[in-house]
Amino acid sequence: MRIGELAQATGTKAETIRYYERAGILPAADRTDSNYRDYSDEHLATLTFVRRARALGFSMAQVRELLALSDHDDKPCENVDQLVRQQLSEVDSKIADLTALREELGQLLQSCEADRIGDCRIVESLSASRARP
Amino acid sequence: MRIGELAQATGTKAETIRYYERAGILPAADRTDSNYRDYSDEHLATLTFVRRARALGFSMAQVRELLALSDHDDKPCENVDQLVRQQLSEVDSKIADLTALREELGQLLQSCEADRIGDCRIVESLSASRARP
DNA sequence: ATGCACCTTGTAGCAGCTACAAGGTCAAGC
DNA sequence: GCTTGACCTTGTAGCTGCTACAAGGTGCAT
Repeated sequence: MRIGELAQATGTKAETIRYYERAGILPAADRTDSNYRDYSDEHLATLTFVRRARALGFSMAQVRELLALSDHDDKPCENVDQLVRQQLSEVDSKIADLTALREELGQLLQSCEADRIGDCRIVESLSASRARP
Repeated sequence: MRIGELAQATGTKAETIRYYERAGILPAADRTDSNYRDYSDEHLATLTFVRRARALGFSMAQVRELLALSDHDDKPCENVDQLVRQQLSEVDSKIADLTALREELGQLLQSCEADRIGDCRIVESLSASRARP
């Protein structure tokens, strides 16, 4: 299949697929006589894997690790497990950060009952007196 | 005060402060005879404001807007209010995304009870069969 | 043969910094 | 007076994960 077809099948832009190849995430495809990339079903499967992992928040480096790990069927899967745990804990701490943020923003909103910016507590509570350019 | 002092006072790297100046976020400072930047208390206040807004997840563009708004004391503060509301809803949707992610990752983890990667459901559920390079 | 959709490469851009390199300045210590 | 070391200056390039060109080649229908 050509790059456009693969792109459509996986919901990825063709440019992103080429980028993955350059980045060593997706193995290079065969070429047709006219130098077009010619992808196999294996490529489709790998790209699906990559996109799903990326959507789950794994970094490119982590995806590379996952790919490398999944190429060794006979190794213990502790490592995969550990990567997932690590990702889970990163997601958890992001959620915690954002929840704290949410709280602060909510309080900011409540603090504004004024009409004019001069009296606005939001600006005030971001910082008392500011430099004017 | 010199850039290092301002950096320490606000928990910002000197390089970041120079970047803010280039980016038009922080007004340029006066210069000493020896061409060192010389910051005022107003700069300190502005930078504090900027860092706090950034920490609350506002983008550089939003910070620019907030700064511009807070320079017009007599305008209605609806706009500030609206920016905060917008940011709040972005944070909310990020939390929702991450929570869904958390759920999926949790299920991934549960699905792995195998010893070998070949039998590991995690790899399997990321994608059935993959291309080998 | 002409149009149009697709493909190729290469390069540059986005956010928001961070990290150099190569050099200038200033205060303290000897 | 001179050196050391911490600071400062500018400029440029790098990071992540794409995305967006530009300039040209290819494939297929009309």
